[in-house]
Amino acid sequence: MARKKRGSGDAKASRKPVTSYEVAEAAGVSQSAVSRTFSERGYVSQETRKRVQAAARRLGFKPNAIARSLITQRSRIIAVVMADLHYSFSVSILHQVCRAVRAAGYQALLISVPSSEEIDDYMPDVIAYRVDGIIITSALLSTKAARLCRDRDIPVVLINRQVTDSGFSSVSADNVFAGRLAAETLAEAGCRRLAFVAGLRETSTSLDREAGFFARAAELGKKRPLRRDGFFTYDGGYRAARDLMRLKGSPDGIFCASDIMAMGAVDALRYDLGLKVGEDVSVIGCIDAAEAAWKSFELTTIAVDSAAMSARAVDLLVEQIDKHDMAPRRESLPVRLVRRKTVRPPKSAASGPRARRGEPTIA
Amino acid sequence: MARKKRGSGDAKASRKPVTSYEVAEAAGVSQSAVSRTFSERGYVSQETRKRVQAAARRLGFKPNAIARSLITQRSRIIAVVMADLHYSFSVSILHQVCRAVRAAGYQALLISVPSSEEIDDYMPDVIAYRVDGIIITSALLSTKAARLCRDRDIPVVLINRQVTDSGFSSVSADNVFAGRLAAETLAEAGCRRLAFVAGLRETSTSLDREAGFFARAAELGKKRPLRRDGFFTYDGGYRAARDLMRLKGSPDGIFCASDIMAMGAVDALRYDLGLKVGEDVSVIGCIDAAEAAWKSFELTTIAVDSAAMSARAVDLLVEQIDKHDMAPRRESLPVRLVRRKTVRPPKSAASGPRARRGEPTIA
DNA sequence: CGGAGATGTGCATTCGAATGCACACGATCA
DNA sequence: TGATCGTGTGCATTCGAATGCACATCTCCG
Repeated sequence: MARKKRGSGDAKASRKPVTSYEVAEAAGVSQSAVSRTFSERGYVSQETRKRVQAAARRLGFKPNAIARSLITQRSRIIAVVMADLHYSFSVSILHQVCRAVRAAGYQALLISVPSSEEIDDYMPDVIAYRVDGIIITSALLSTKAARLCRDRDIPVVLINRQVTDSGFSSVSADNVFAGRLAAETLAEAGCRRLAFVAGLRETSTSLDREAGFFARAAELGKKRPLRRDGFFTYDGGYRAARDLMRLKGSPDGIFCASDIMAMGAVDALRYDLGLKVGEDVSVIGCIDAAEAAWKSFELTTIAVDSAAMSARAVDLLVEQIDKHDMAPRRESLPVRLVRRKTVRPPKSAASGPRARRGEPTIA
Repeated sequence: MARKKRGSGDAKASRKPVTSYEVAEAAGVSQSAVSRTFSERGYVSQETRKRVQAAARRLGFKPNAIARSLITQRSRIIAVVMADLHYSFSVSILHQVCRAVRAAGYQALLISVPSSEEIDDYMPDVIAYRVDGIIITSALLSTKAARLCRDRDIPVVLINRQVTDSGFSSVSADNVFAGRLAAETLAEAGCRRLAFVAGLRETSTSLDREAGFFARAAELGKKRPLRRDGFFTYDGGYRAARDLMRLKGSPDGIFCASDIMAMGAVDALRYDLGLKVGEDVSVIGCIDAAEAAWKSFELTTIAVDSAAMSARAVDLLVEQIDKHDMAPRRESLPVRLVRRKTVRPPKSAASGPRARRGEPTIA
């Protein structure tokens, strides 16, 4: 009836995980030696290490990360906070962040925040698990949550978002330049009247793209572009485009702050209004999501490198976790124009090499 | 120079998190009382509880989940394993799983597995953090990993995947019925020659849809449908459709095992082959992803309820975590046809109420 | 030869919350 | 009156790995 010392008899049926003490006993050393073997700190002789590793393998031992966290005061967990935007671009970011986090020796705790809500309600979880750092993508950091992080000294890096007041690091695309590039591209295509479809009002992503777009438009001598909100959704983009075209002095060049909205806009223009996108009206998106390349759209867009952004964000975060007193940095990554079919080629090249093959335009 | 007792002087600048002992001292009670107040077990008088809560609030105390895990032997963490498919449907599932996990009082540790890799390399992480359970979506569970989970007694629930040998629980759409429904819908639309575009060979999702489709096609007296692999990608679907149409005896009704492939197929048919989808050829997808409703596609599809699937999967998992000796269950959720524009309306209703308004067909 | 330094080992303590146990108090009932 | 039960509290221990310290060795060099 007496509970036999675990690990002796039935090798497989061990219910509870093996501990370092059991490995120590099996290897004929102290628990410290086992710990040193796995944590790779302190001195362990080759001989001992071998014995410990053999015993560990035999028993199926994996150090308990929870116990380790308790004593080291590092959970090696990074909270990844993401709004519940169901776009392929957001998954893309997510997977890449996740991979970078793992590569840096951490785990990703995913916090999904409804896009309508603020992050505040989710902070207790983050704090309870004593995460070593937080990556925030496509979600809002309230000032209250920001103060919490600062008080508790939890490093934060924002992806493609900035909080004006806070001294947090961020990694973004060069959104201002993206806007400038869009304005320039549309102007070169001969567009006379420009329009901007914004995402969500509070996001720096949308705001910066707008600022760049408006500034460059002005520099190029264009009238102040028209403007509609598109809420970063397909439907929002659809409606925005339809509304814009109903104005007197409707635009012939539309820059959307995201590809999804641009696709909505393209569909409104071609199916609702019967216009030829890339001829009657030019549309340019931003991000270069996977869908932008689909034959149905062949969307001209300003490409953002999600992999680079994710990797850089995790790098920055880990650096801040390591040296705690680092000054926050704001980095921005280059963007580039991807020419496809929704913007007329530049006038100068109208009969040049660019207009060669008679590929079908989107109708 | 002596380190002053923390928490007395500067309230805000506390670097290290507050512990239950500090709260106990501040409230003039023992650490046990603090623990009982927060774990909501054992006896605590109203009076004490109030005092503890007040002190906790004052000091900004949150119980350390890591320390708690160590003693309770429950991490309250669920690993969510997902292949890196960058589709809106996968985010959708992910967010919903995440929400359900949180609602059940757990946290989600996200494990992103490249779709080409097996889960094996990621098991050590899962084991190290002593997760209480695993949810696997759109990823493969190798037999080795399966054995690991069984040995360590870690409950697993698969979403939309099944591992034939393993005794693990799973929650899927009724994929066989989805296939049957697709066959029926195409037959009713008057299609003579059917074809199936599969996803990935190893996935039960694709296999079951295929089985149902072929079975029902046979019952309806159709010739054995043609078949191509589409790898669950847009490009795969595009190529599959193009290839299928080049065959002698090309199909006029195509069922794709996912919407993304169906969209690829639609684009190949209309742009590459110049066919009218919904007239010359009918296409039906599966899942009802957000993009399926876009004007550019208006894809007829078999809808799968991702929210229900996610919620059910988490329910099942939590149940298994609570009572450990539960028999594995395999559940399947109903699917339903969403008629849009890529399948001709049933012949019987050709001049009936369904063919009313002259809305544009996809060209 | 003797001391400095590098290397290797184990003991005992630590991290922070949970909990079994002993104990104290008050109410209830025989 | 005293036995019993329901509450409420604190002490001491526990979870599992990391680590400071004391204590070996062993090597090297003056």
